[in-house]
Amino acid sequence: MGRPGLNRTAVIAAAADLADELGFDAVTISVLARHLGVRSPTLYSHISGATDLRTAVTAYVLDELADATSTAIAAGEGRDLLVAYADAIRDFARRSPGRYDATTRQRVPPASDPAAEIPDSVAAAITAGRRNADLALAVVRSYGIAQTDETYAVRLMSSLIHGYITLELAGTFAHSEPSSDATWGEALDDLDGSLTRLAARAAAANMVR
Amino acid sequence: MGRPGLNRTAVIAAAADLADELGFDAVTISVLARHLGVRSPTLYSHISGATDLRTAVTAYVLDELADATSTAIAAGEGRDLLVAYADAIRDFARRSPGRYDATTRQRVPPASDPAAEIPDSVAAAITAGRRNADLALAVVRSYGIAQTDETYAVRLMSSLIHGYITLELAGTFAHSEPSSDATWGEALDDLDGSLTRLAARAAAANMVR
DNA sequence: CGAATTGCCTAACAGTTGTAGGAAATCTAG
DNA sequence: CTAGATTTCCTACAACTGTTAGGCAATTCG
Repeated sequence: MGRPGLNRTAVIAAAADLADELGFDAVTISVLARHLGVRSPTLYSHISGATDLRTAVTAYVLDELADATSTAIAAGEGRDLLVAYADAIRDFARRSPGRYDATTRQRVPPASDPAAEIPDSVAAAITAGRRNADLALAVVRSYGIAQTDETYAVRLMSSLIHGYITLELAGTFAHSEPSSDATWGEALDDLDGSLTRLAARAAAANMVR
Repeated sequence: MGRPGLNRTAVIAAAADLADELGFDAVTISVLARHLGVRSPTLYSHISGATDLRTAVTAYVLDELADATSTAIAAGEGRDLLVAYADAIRDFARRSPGRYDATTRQRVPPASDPAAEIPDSVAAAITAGRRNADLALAVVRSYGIAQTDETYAVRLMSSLIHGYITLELAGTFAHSEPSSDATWGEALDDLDGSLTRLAARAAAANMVR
């Protein structure tokens, strides 16, 4: 089976680590090659270029994130589930800012030509993205929200969590009181309130029926 | 006063336009120079390098954004003000995605050495950032929220608005019903509810006093 | 008109991306 | 154990980006 050495997964994992260390943008082919003790053309045996590398890192990291959240939310429902889910994402982002950055720097493929080839890394990112979306949906469903409101609930929850974490990570909350931890808890309380009200709406509609 | 031609502002404005056209990351010195019909070393008369260019674009765009929101919220208070403010930001982001990207790609200067020189562009970005923060605070204050809760309210509002716009711009909401416009309106309703409840808390506290 | 000012240029170098082709290391079949 | 296939990694090279240095030319002001 040929000579052993690097493989695609090892390269991508190293790139993810490097992103946490230096920032996602600083992960270039040549920096990564130096870091792996290898010449840069070598990496082209494992990845097809810089774009492919970045997309592959995004997919890899989205899977790690889904692993983290799905572990955290294994038990519980409603408020407990929401807090566990949101905390898992926030912890992930603070422990691995470069990885978290990678999850955000992805645009949806621009409605490509039907015949266009979809690279493996893009397909993997789409799949991993859907996995995360399904987890968010599971959190919302545990509140018992009506199907009509599910999409809205997911968007509300995701927007708030992602927005808060992004701003926190950018340092926006570092220069004023109260602590970011305190307002994070409050924000989750408010979000829990909104989701609970949506669920109540669903229950009321059921009564009428 | 010498020969007329480009000046720093013109270069930065062109870079902002280019960001909307090609994406913020695609705005490189050489691309910008070509776009301006000039050789790349020429730009070094106006900017001090690629980092300076990006930071300057961020500052420039943060000022444009503050102009847009402050115009929109000139009149009104409470819910009307919130909607006008949030819509102004969202419209800005959708009309100028590259510019909006520029506002987010900025990290706070890493607690630099007290003696470290602060480049003009960084100082400008900080000032413009504060201008936007003050506008957000004005929206919150119009609800009559207690001073203790102001910071939390600003963080909640900013997180939701920024998070929603970021995800929408990334195309996350493009593949499911209902329309993003519909859920945006709902999200602002919920946010208005949260801010209103915070204001009620302030009013109650006043009664007790 | 002369001089100062300023804008833009060419030349050149370092670093990065990406391609092409070859040499060495390892695994597997006989 | 040997031969072949496979795969890794390398050197060499071309194109492009960022950046510095130094010089020519256009414009404005006295």
